[in-house]
Amino acid sequence: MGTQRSRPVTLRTIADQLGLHVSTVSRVLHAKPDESLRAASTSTVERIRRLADELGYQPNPHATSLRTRRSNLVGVLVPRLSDMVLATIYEGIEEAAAEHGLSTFVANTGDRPEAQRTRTNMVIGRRVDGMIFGDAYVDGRFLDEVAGRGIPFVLVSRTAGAHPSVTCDDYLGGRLVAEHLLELGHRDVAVVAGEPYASTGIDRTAGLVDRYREAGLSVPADRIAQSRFDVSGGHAATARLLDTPNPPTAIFAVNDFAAIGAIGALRNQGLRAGDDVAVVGFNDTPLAAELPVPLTTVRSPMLDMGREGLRTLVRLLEGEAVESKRLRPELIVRASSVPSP
Amino acid sequence: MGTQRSRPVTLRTIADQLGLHVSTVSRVLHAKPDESLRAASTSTVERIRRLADELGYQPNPHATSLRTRRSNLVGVLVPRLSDMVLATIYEGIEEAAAEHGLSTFVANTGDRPEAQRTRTNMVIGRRVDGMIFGDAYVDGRFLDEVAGRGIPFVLVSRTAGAHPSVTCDDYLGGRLVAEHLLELGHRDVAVVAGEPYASTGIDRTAGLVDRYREAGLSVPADRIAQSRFDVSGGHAATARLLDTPNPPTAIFAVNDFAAIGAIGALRNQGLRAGDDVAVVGFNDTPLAAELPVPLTTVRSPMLDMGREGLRTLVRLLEGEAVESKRLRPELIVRASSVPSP
DNA sequence: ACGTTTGGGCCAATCGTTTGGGTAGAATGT
DNA sequence: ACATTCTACCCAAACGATTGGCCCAAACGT
Repeated sequence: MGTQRSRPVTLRTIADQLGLHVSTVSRVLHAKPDESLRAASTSTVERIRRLADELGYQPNPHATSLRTRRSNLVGVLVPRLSDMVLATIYEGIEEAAAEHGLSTFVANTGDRPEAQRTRTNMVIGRRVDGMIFGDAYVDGRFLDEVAGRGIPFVLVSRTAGAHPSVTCDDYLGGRLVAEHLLELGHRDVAVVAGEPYASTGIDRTAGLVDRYREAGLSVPADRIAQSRFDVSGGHAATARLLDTPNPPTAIFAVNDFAAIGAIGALRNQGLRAGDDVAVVGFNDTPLAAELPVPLTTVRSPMLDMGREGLRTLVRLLEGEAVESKRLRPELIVRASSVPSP
Repeated sequence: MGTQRSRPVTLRTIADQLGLHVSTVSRVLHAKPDESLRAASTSTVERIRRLADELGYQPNPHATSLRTRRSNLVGVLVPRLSDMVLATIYEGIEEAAAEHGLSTFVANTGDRPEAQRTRTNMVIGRRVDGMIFGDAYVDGRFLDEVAGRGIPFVLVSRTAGAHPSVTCDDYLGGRLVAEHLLELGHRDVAVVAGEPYASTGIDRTAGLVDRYREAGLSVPADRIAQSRFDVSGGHAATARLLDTPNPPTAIFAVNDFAAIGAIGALRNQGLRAGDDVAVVGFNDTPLAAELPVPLTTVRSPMLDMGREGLRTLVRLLEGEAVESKRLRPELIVRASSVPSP
């Protein structure tokens, strides 16, 4: 009941049934409360409203979009949704989008430039009103191009050039880690640094390195290993870092998953995280607290990042000037970060 | 270059520029190679094609959908995208969708019935051609309703009633775990069983219990704890299971994340997974192998499940009769499953 | 020589909404 | 009493693409 199975109900269905013109019905159903009053008499408004939801009328979005040139669609590009960090950010985006009456297309690009290109085109082909990129390359070249095509967009998670973004204050996060490790007496720290094109890894690393330098300690280049952001990436990078006569006493992985990979690599060397070597991650994913040795990490507001990213895009679409925002990270100390021997 | 920034290029742009009628252009650009030959002369076809991609023509999907009543959109509902399992399944869906020229809307429902309802309506309101549910309740009541509204859909991950689905053979998976644990001499096993409304947990548990029964061993009700599918759910359930004078010698968690939670709970009791208690998970997420004690688990073909789910939906949309499919699981033995003392 | 086919396109309706203009009649102002 | 202003609507033109017909001229068949 309610929703007829056979013929979709349109404005015309309602108009005909009530002996009115579709435009009248449209105005009543569409306009804000104040305006609908001037569109028809109170009783007509009432009749239209009643019939509309009796029939379960739902406006056809394709017709609306065609006419208004607004799709209420936003495209979202992420490296991988199976990365819990991005998935959580996306959840925030999607939540906020729903609140704004927007729907989202999301696509994985695997951080591959040609996929970014084809998926962006596909999404633009769908006539989205705007886009959110969670997979920005720090050089921002591709994004400049997109901007040149007049597509409004916002970045989340990673920054690039001067494009508006909503991120965690990754640099500060790195500094927090450095301070913590310095307090614990670690003078020899290594970094599983993530991909060289992602601002997240870059900034987190820079924060740590800078703070160490301020403390008079340098982190040499061979203590910094670039890595993928997933478990096996962290594993591989750590294995490389450990392939040296005197291993570091602490490892900072710029991502919890990479940290888990690091723990695996340590294990393979007969070392125990949180016992022989301090390990610190980033993001405070729900796993961190539950690992056999609970992981010290930096909590980043992933859900908020998504929500705020979407809101920023909405403001952008409304023509407002927007600016980038950095959300505050928080150090969460757990058992994996032990004092230096 | 290529894409004009100002006015969107439509069929009309091309037609006018070439002195042709839009219908001619439409036929040439739209039809399959064989048909386009009868639509215009070879040279005209050539001219149209050239101009089209010189101008970077992209058909307006809203116009097309409005006219054809086909949106090439599919809606996907999942409990949570931040669950790596569902995220990976979705990646499969999205990949396959792209190959078929389809786009997807995905929404989280958190397994909450009212969210399932509102999100389904929202998605249907977007005029999707079909849907994929990854969050089916085993009773299938809501899905019967959706079916009654004439929306074609396919389930992934979980089954429900007789609705077409693509799942892992969870029952078999449970049996494989049972066989493994029996071989290791475990006579007293507990199950972190997942939510009571999800066929995954139900079937995996049933597989194990049945196999144990066949071996002449029963798994009493107080050894089976319902749980959420995430880390903290597994933790809580395991804590309950351990709150007994004689703890089990093995724990089967129907999900790797729940297994990680179980490991955390064991740790809190001073027990070590893979040392004092055998722990087995399910899904073989990338983390499983990297844990300090690598996790024995059952590999489920998550990506394929998504891909096959989408393909099944496509067949359904083409009017073919489809049937449910169970993909084969594989036991992956690692260090966390030790013999019974 | 004349009817038929075919090649190559054009015409126009249609999908469902939105929106800038009417307009007829009633109410109001002076 | 007559001009003006509301009220409560209706009209029709878009938005872009698709598609069943239709049509003209050239080619073909016999």
